[in-house]
Amino acid sequence: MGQAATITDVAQRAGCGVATVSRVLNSTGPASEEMRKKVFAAVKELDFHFSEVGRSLQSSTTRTIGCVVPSIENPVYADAVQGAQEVFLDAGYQMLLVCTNYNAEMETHAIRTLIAKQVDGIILTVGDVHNSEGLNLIRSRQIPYSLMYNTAPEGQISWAVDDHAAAARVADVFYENNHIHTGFLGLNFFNSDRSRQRFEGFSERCAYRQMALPALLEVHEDGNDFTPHLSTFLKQHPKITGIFASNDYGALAAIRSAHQLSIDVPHDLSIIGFDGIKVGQMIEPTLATITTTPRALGAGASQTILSMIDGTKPPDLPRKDQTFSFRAGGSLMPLSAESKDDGKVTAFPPSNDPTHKKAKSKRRDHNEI
Amino acid sequence: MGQAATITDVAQRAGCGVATVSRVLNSTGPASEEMRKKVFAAVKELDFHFSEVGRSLQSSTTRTIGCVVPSIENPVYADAVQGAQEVFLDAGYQMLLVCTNYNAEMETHAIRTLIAKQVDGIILTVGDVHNSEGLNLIRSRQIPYSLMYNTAPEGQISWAVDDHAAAARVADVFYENNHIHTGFLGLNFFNSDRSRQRFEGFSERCAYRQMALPALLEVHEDGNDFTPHLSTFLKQHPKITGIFASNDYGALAAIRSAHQLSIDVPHDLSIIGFDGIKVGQMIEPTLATITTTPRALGAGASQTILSMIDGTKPPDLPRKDQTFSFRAGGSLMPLSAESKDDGKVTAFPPSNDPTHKKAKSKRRDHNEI
DNA sequence: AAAGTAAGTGGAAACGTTTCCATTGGGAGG
DNA sequence: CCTCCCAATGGAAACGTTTCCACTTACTTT
Repeated sequence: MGQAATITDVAQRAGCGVATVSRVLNSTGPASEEMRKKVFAAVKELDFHFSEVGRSLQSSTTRTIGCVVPSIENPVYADAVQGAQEVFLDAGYQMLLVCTNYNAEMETHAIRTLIAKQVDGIILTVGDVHNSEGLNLIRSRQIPYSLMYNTAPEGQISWAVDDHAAAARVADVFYENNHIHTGFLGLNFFNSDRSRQRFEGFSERCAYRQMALPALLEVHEDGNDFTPHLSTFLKQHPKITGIFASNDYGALAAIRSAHQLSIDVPHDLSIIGFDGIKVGQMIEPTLATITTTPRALGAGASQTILSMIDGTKPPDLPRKDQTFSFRAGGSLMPLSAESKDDGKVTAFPPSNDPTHKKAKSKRRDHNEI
Repeated sequence: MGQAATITDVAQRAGCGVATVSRVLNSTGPASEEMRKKVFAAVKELDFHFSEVGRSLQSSTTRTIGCVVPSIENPVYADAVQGAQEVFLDAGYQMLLVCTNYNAEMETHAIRTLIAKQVDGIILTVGDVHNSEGLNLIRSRQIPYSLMYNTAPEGQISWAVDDHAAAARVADVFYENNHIHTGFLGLNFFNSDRSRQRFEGFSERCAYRQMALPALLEVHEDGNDFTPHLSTFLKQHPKITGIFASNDYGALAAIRSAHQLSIDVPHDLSIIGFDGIKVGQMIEPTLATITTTPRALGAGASQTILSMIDGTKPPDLPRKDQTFSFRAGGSLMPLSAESKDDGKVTAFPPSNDPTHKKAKSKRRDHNEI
């Protein structure tokens, strides 16, 4: 009752050698029916369970996978992690999770520990895929790994959204809806890599479409007072009728700020987001956005790992243009075609919606406890 | 280069016994300066790292903690998990994560595996705290554990929001704002436990305040067509001026549905949510809600585990009324005091706010200063 | 009848550590 | 000069498995 029973205890109780117990329990090798019964009885009596540690030492396999992501507060990663976890669990693997908080040092340390723990594989999103100490460690050790959400350097595989193509798609959408003058709202997240890819893809396609080059509005995540930035930005670029935000939170913030500036979305300004978070469809107006499938990416990365481990054929990466899709929403409104030419449709001062004023003032006079 | 170097390799290379290597590397026991140098040199040359598996076997400790939650797609859990993970990482522990998808069978299986892996402790949120096979397993094995988000049965500790008290607080807020006739929107999440607690707490306090008893609107999460339900509900209970949703997503959905029914929030209907998710503040109107501190709960649970492991004094649980707080927001509007008596302020069908109807395109003119 | 086969079984090595214990050598105290 | 002690060191056991190998036994085949 004190310590957990070991295979030796079982053997003793069943009156046989440990080898026999192992064979019986793992169904490997022969055993008489009589012996099998005795062993199973002993197992039940002692409530025996294998020690995975002992097993791991002997088999030099841990049935554990490491997972390194920046943060699961971001639902994109959370979903990916969960998708991955399910696949692993199904295959009988457990998942060791580390969130690095976008910190390179932590990333390296985490990977080092994971290696020491002898994980059988690692799925990860690194900060800088071209310069990651941890990634080098993994590669030099020849541990199966798969990247997620990193644009893959040649020779490496990564389950990621094609940010470049997706952003180009947004440009197309704007074009189709006659928005010629656009802005890009770059959340200067720690993770500037993805954001930049999106800006590039967007700009290039704008150029290709002979639209105006998008104006760039860079913001830092911490800033709650985003409204003045937007105000200034829109004054500097009065022709802008559409804004592409580098992620949905940015889009939401933009909508809210616009609201505060009495700029109506989508009538005065159309907004498109990126990621397709759940709440985008629960608000008014609904958010037009690029939807992605984080779960699928996580699951794909897991399957890749698993197939590397057991030597089977890895799943094909999705075609680049299948890693995302555009979802229409109330935050995007088509402009009339003729507006395309003068690029200027609206009269200012903007709609002075009484609702919002009222709400605001009311809100003020019931300062909460 | 083939296999990873072991301590024996190091010993051989350094020309000493394994015991010496172990002593040097762990700074346990004496060693001559000369020997130390040789050992460190060998370590560097071979790029030696301890195998945690070997260590675990010998020390019967894995420096790994199990974490079992229903799902990290719910940001509440995601935050808690991340908070926990940080504490563990700081203490040199890794975290094995399992999401059970609210599935009891999976829960049991996960816990069983975790035990087999010999984790040093487990933090978990179970489906039914009074009838959890996994929990029994843990207790019978005397493994350190801490619950999260489960209301703790006597004798067990749980880091959880006091749903009952928080919901009562919502009733108070409604009362203070002269909302007497209220409804409760119960997301019949899989997890009905928490939802029910909230309904109870809310109802009881309503009774205590001599408000009308809240009408219950139960919905299933999958339903996207929530609007008709809300419509029917409001027609059945025309006096209702405020709705308490059992979580923020429900509140968001309610706001949206109200919108579609041309019911203005907050003028015609006030809404209060629960959880305090980030987006609640990014939308218009901002969401009045009960905010909680998932990270802190996760971190607390971790610290409890750690102190159980090393025998130090565990951190005190927060006072029940400190596990949440009310956050004001635009979705809640005070009613004038006199309305308290007749309990009905707004005409139904509700005001037909032109804002939402208007197709007019008032446009801004950016040339203005 | 001798030889071969196959099933059933247990002993022991190996996996990579830590740690107990024994051995060595040198310096200090008598 | 002899003891005693202590620092430095290595051998070996132990942790819980799996698996190779060898050993019975009881059959079948020549």
